Amino acid sequence: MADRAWQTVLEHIERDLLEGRLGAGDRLPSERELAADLGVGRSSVREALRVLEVMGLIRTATGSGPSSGAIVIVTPSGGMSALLRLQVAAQGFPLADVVQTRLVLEDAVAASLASADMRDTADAHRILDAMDADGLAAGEFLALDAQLHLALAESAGNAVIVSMMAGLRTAVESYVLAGSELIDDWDAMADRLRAEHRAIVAAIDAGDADAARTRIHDHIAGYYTATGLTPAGTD
Amino acid sequence: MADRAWQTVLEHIERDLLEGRLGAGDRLPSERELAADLGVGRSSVREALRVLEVMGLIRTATGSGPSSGAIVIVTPSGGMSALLRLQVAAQGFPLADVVQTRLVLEDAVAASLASADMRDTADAHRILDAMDADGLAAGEFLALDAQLHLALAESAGNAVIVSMMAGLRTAVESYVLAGSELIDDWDAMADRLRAEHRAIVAAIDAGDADAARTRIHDHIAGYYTATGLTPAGTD
DNA sequence: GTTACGCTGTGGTCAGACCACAGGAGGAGA
DNA sequence: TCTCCTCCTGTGGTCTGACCACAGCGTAAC
Repeated sequence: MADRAWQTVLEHIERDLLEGRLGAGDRLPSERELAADLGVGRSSVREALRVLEVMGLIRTATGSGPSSGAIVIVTPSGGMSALLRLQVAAQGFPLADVVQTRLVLEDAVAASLASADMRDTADAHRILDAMDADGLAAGEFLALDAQLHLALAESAGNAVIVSMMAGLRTAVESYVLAGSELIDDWDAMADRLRAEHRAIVAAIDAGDADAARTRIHDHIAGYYTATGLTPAGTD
Repeated sequence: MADRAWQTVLEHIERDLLEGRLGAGDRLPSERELAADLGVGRSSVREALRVLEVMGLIRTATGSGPSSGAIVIVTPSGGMSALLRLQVAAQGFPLADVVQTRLVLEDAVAASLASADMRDTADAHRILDAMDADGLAAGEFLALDAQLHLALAESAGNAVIVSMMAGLRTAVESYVLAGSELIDDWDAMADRLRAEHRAIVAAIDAGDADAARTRIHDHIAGYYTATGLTPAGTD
């Protein structure tokens, strides 16, 4: 009886996922049915489902019909974001480590994208153009910035890296926003960031992995240093 | 009232963490007290606590006294492992992406460790010696292997990367173990891995970042290819 | 002084009761 | 026959109350 009741439920569902009895789009049995099948109370079932929901594995909906109930989805970024955000809040993850990890992942994305046989930077170019709009507030600009980096990661095609980057970004979001307010001349910074973005994407399009890696590294490190989020010299 | 009751609880605790009212080692109020304070039912409080527990932010204990109740801890690896394992099970994370991400992180760890001013590879050497023991089963050997890689990551000092590597490792653990049984001559493979490990640590000790990066990359990629876990050519 | 008992508060669990909601079935009307 | 409306059903969301096992602490008995 080492297992607590909710763990029984979690393991049962995990096994179903692992062995293919459950997959994306499938509906889980109702909470009452699961409880009866597994011999636990409904509240224990709910605790397990809550965990799965926060981890981005299911979504729940009230009502009846095919789209109600608990349905298996796969949105890893949500769970990763929640996890990283909470750990940063609890100071299990120092901010500097988060930033450094982001650097590692971004470097790898840029390099792998630049040296890939096929690459599609159409999304990136679209976002680049959107960032040229006048009168963008810092928050809007930074949101587009996040989209750009995420779009590049998605082009690289690694789902794990995409969610990790999304999660890392979410975890430091409030700090980044706060940092942007410390910048004296935001318009000048925005222009600088725009130019750096263009240079990065150009290096990727040209297939120059080393340049892409260096440029994105300096781009991110430069911004964090400018906002004082990290002491100089991480990595 | 978009918030569901358990989200209210989660946000309340997250805010307490963020603003320093809660920190590692502190005790949360009892479930009944939290429920009364926030005006929700105890079951909703429990759902929120369950999430925090799985994410590695709290541990709970029955009984009375100072060590009972819900206590803030910080064990990010546990939560990361659970998240990655579940996502892999649900096929949100292709195995190849997990492996490739591990490569990216290990490369960065090796390079940063080799170029660090101070580095302590004593733990790594201890594990290396332990791996020389005769008659190790594949499972035991691989457990030590995991410890070695984790020890290196810890020496590099980035908590985020440590948990991510631990999580990635956990997520593919069963596959790695299954893969080891497909190897014809396990003893020969173990010898090869031992030699590669020694070479990696030697490069790190020598401060040769490029060599360390290359060697660890080939080491991991080679093993995964040998066990057929990934098609050749990732990264 | 030492030991043993019981009280208290904790999480863990279950059962039952509502509620709001969404969809489908079936009847009433055109 | 077709359309619209109503009611019923099953879903998750929540709360309440009730137990249980457990660990600590005070207190009474020795």
